[in-house]
Amino acid sequence: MLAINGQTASGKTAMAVAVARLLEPDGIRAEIVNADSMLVYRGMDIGTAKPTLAERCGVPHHLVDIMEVTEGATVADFQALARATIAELRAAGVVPILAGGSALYVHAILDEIDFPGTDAALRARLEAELEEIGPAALHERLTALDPQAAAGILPGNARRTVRALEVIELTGGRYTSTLPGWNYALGDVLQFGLEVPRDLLDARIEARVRQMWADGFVEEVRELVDRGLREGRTAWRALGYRQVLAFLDGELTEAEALQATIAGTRRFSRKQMGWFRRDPRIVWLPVDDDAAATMASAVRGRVLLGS
RNA sequence: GGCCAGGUAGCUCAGUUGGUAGUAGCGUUCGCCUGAAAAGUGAAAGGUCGGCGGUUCGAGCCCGCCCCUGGCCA
Repeated sequence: MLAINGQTASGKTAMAVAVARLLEPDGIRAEIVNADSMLVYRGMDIGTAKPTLAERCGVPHHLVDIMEVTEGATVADFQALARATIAELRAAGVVPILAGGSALYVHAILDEIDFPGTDAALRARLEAELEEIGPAALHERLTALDPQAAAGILPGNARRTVRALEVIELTGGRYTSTLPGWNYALGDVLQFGLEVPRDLLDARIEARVRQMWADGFVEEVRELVDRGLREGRTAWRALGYRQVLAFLDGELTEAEALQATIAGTRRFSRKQMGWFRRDPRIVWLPVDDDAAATMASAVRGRVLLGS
């Protein structure tokens, strides 16, 4: 399979479609598996830069529009869904193209990561306790139960502390507070990264956010509020959506919300880059016409070798 | 040309009675990250305080001249 990684606004989506189309004449079918945490929500279109049907050029996209904004996608769910989809495609002789910028999702799909279970009631209880006694006290409890795990989590990080306590209570065992390394769980993976110079990327981010506003982003958020956007756990925190909600609540002016979205997206792109840069298996390509051709021929090579 | 207000970190600014500058915000860089990840969290770097001279044991703070910016009046 082919994995295309890169920062937001780097052109992953268009690139994935281009590669699939280049493979078509050779009789190689390729379909896209989304690895972008926010593209899964129905109705979140403008603000997530979700590819339109026209932009998809007839290439099927999987794991897009599979949830309501009131639901919450999680890494573990996504890992299972994506792996099942990839297996199905492969069984049908289709080359999956994993495209997306959610680094943890990509990591969880491609590599060996096992997620211990979860329990809604237990978690609710821990979160209530967090409200009551604060993160530091909770972290102290974790230190008593599992010093090693606690050492890997900073006291101010309430979220990770709660999760660690949840896993410990649930499994009776320990919690691993470090992320596993780069070990493919799936065979036959080709990973490419799209490289875009920083100032160009920044300019593209700004242009894209402004275009979102011009395309009716604020209206989209208003409609999603009616569909329960605020009730969800994850969707409303998406970049841009959160800022528009702040505008609708009167906490920001519309201009401030737009600026905050641009700045936040820039920050996010840096964060993504930090993550992908650490993955030594990614082959970096500048974004141009040759990139799609390079990836397509890499796929052909694998296919011809029969692997 | 005259008057007023300013020139301090990449940007916006703090800086109390003169004692070799700020836990500042944003930005930048770097790190952590296992069921919220477009999320969460930690750290670091960065300033010849517009220039020159003076007063002083000591000046971002006081004095003089000059340069620059904005505003008002001519």
